[in-house]
Amino acid sequence: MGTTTPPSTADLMEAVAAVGTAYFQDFAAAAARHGLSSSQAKALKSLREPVPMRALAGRLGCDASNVTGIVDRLEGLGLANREASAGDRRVKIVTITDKGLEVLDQVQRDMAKAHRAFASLSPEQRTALDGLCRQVLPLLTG
Amino acid sequence: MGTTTPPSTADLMEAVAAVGTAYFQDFAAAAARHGLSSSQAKALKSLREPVPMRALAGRLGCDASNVTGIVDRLEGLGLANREASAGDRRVKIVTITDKGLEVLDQVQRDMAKAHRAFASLSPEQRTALDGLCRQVLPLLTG
DNA sequence: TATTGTTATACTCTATAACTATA
DNA sequence: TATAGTTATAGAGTATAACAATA
Repeated sequence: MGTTTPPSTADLMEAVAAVGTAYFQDFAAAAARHGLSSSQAKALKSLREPVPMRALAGRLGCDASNVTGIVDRLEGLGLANREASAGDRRVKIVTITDKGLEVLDQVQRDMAKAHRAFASLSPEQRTALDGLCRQVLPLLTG
Repeated sequence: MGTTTPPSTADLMEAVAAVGTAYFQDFAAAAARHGLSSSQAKALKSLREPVPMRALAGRLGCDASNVTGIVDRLEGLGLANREASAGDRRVKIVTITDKGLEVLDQVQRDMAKAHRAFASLSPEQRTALDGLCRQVLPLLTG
C-alpha cells in the first residue's frame, strides 16, 4: 500500500479525454441555456478585447469564411458589433457589446458542474493540476 | 520561493479548457488524416464492444436520430455494420468491422502530440494527473 | 401504450472556391 | 499581386417532431 502503479500513456489520455468531454458538455449546456451555440459562446469568449475578423478565425481554429456567419448571428442577438478599422479599410474589428459581456459572464458563472468540480480540490491539488496543465500544454499545442 | 499561490477556480478552468481544446484538436486532426470526422471517430471508439443504436446515441451525447446518419457513413466506409438483435427485433446492434478496428487503432496511434505531451511526464506526475482527473470527473459528470 | 430506429425538416458549423474592395 | 471579408456551395452534425415496426 501507499505505492501506485503509474497509468499508461493511453490510460492517461482516456482520463484527460473524459474530463475534457465533460467540461465542454458543461460549457455547451451553459451556453445553450443562454441561447448560444458552443461556437458562438467560444467566439464571445475571444472578444473581451476587440479582434479583427481574420484573427477571430485564428482563435476559433476555423476558416475565415465561417466567422462571417458566426458574427452575423452574434450581431443579430445584439451581443457583438463590426467596426471599421482606422488604418486599413479592408479590416473589420469585432467588438463585444455590454449585453454580450453580460451574457458571457452569465454563461461562465452558469458552468455549475465545472465550478463544483474544481472548487472541490484543495489548494495544493489546484496548484498541482494547474502546473501539470501548463507543462503539458506547449507539447500538445506545438 | 518554493511556495506558489494556488490558482483561482476560473484560472484552473481556463488551463483545463486549453488542454482539452488542444487534445481534441489533435484527435480531430488524427481522425481527419484517416478520412474520419470527429464524430465518426468518436463513434468508432465506442464500438470496441457491439452497441445498440440507442445506446450509441447515449455514449455520443446526441439525439438518437443523428446516429442513423453517422452509422450510415461508417457503414458506407466499411468500418461498421448493423446487425439484428436476437431478443428484440426493434433494436439494431452496431458492430465494428476488422477494417474499422484497424483504422481506429491507427487514429489513436496517430495522436502524436498527445502521446508526446503525456509521455513527457514523470511516473509520479502521470499518477498525480490521472488521480486528479478521476477525482474531478464524477463532479463534472454528475 | 411505450420503445427502437428511421425519416423529414431546419439550423448551425465546417471547408473550398470565387468574388469585391482595398492595399 | 496580395490580403480582408464576403458569398456560394456542399457536406456533416445537431435537435424536434412524426412515423412504422415491435414490444
